[in-house]
Amino acid sequence: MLEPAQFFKCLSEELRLNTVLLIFSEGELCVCELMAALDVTQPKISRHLALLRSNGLLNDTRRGQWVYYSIAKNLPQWSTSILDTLYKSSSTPINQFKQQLKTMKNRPSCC
Amino acid sequence: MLEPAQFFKCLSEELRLNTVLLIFSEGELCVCELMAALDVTQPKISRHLALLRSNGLLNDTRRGQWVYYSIAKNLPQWSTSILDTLYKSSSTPINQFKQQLKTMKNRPSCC
DNA sequence: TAGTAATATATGCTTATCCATATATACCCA
DNA sequence: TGGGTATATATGGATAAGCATATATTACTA
Repeated sequence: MLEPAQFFKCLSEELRLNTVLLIFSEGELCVCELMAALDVTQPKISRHLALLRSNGLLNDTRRGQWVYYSIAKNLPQWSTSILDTLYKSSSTPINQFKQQLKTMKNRPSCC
Repeated sequence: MLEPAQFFKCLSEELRLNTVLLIFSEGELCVCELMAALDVTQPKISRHLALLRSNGLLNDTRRGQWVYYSIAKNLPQWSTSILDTLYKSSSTPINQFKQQLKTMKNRPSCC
């Protein structure tokens, strides 16, 4: 079970916060999309994704070459409510990252 | 201005989370009340209160011998909304601490 | 009234632990 | 094999805890 303090620790790092909000907004993203949208190296985002996964915030699915991450289904209500509040508050540069994602070349527009 | 990631970092430590929620619920508490309610040593709570104050989550006021802490007035709306969500969710042992506070001897029931 | 003790709170300092990053390497699948 | 992703290791920096001590205010007492 996800504890509030643990949840906050996951979101206390800017890259992780932006990652979670971006996935919250887009539904599902693979590692290379996150790299492009957030402009970070692969090992760096991978580490943070692993942490978010092991803490139960994210799910991962492999489809062929790509691993897709999405918000975990069984998150407690208070936590999704917090993500929603934050997303709607426009207090993060989330839209900038969504823009950046749109300009990505060779996006694996699979499925 | 309080950034979301910074706010989450403040709440990522259990004692700090409980401290903020307890003050959020009670309105105003002095250091010795927090020590009694949360069962921690004085330097420990003092350190965390200093951090919460310096990050703009809490205000402090001295009244005689006692220093009272309260939620900062000018917090952004999203942050108080998050505290409210969490408080109402019963996902923290906050009521236990409120009980403990009630049993405190020689509570400085000033004013 | 001065001086001292007691209470409430904050802060240096030290140590140990945790965490993020970078680099290199390994794994997996088309 | 090559592209996409994960992980091992080392390192530097942040952070928390404990202890001792400093500061501030009130209470006591002679």
